[in-house]
Amino acid sequence: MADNKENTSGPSTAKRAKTSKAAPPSAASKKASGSGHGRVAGSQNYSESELMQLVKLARSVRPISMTGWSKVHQLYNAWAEDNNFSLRDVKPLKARYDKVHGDALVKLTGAGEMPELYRLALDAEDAIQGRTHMGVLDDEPADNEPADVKPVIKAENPAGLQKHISVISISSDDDESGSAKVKKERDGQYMVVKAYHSGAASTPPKKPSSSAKASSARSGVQDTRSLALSLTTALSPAAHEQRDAARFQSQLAAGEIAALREENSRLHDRDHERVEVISRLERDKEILSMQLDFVKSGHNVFDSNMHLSSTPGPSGHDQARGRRKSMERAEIAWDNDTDDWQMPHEPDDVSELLAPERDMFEDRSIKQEQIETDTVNAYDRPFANPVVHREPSPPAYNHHDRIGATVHPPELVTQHATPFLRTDNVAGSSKIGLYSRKQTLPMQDGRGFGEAAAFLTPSRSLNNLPPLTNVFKTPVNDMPWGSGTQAQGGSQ
DNA sequence: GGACAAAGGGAAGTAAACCG
DNA sequence: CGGTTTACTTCCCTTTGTCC
Repeated sequence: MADNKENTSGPSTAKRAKTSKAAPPSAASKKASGSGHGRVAGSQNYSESELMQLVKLARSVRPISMTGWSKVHQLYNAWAEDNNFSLRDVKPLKARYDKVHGDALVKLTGAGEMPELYRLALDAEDAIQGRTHMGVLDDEPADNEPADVKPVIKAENPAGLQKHISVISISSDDDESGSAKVKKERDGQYMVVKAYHSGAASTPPKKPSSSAKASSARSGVQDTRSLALSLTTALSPAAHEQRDAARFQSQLAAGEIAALREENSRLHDRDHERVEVISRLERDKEILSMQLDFVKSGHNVFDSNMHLSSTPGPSGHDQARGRRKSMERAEIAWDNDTDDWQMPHEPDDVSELLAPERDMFEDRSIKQEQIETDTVNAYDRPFANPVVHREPSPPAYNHHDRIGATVHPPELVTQHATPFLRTDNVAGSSKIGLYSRKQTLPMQDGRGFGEAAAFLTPSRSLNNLPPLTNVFKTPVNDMPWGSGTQAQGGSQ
């Protein structure tokens, strides 16, 4: 990408140095990229309306992580489909948004009019950052205020701070001549200090010499008169009325701003709730879809909340994280029938399809204890929904029975877990692993039991993948790609 | 034809969960 | 508690399509 080329000379220092060390396009990378990398044929450039929609969705969803971006992605594609635009992937969408925002920032510092798109992008970013969009509190003096302004007692009311102003005073501080300051006091209230020019008053009173006494006295009288006149003017009923009117206007404006702010917040909350609901429903749909896959592949699926109450589960924090992880996991299942990778498909009517399986299960005289034992053995910890029960019961099998880590009887694996291939996640990571079939079910612990028979090293393309059964039957040390354990970054 | 845009993917780093 | 593993993110590169 052109941006990336520009980035090469950009900041990001140590990390970039490290990555650039590994960055040179390896032969393997080049070989792999010869098949199918790059821009997809037929993909269109983003139109103005597509970008507008993207920015609006970003503003509405306020994505922070890839979870949020997947929501934006869903909503965007739904919109694109309705409006005959190209469907996009998460990563490109996020990248495009980042670019728009970056361009908006550049535009922000340049001259010329801010296009609507950029304005919205900045607004969206502000929303994401959780900032409010209220005007900046302007404490600076008015430009048209004359330098020799007479001492006027005036209640400054910047941005609706009226009720916080508790002290109004007159100052002759020369350093602050002509300027108004809003000082925050200890109790959190504000005091407005209005400075004014008055030559004699600006200097500290010195003891007057006898010769200068008369003129000084006259001057003092004049100053006093001037001040008195100003005070009289300021305190006159007309001025008072004018100030009241101004104050009323200010309060009115402040009230409107507060109401708008509240409305804005309320709309954001409502929007967020709706996105949550959509997310929940889609997750449910995915779970049901997976259940259906299992039913169709000859397994029994049942709701097992009742079986698993006795074993302690993961902490609430772990559970939450696990749920999040499993929700976000994208699955690609290996289909033995078609001998190809298969995306999860949507059920027609899940409850109806599952009913016979449930009935069949209920008819069997399987004791509760046996079920629980099998399940706990199989998954090593409880989880709520869904649970797969296999017959015959799967052998004890836990995370550390990984082929790539410890001993695992290959025959059992091939018998009880159908391997499938899955990319690491939807967030653009590149790791590809072989997983047991059980992994296709979302687990509450989030790690997914029975994962990762072996990782392919990144340089290996799928073409080098040995037959799956061989993979599972091959002792770890004889695997063509090594132990299968992922290096842990080398810096921890 | 060149510049740019879009998309896919590799490599590395990090946080957090899990287990013995 | 330390090691292991997974999920996630960012940076960077390459390929290929689109546009001027």
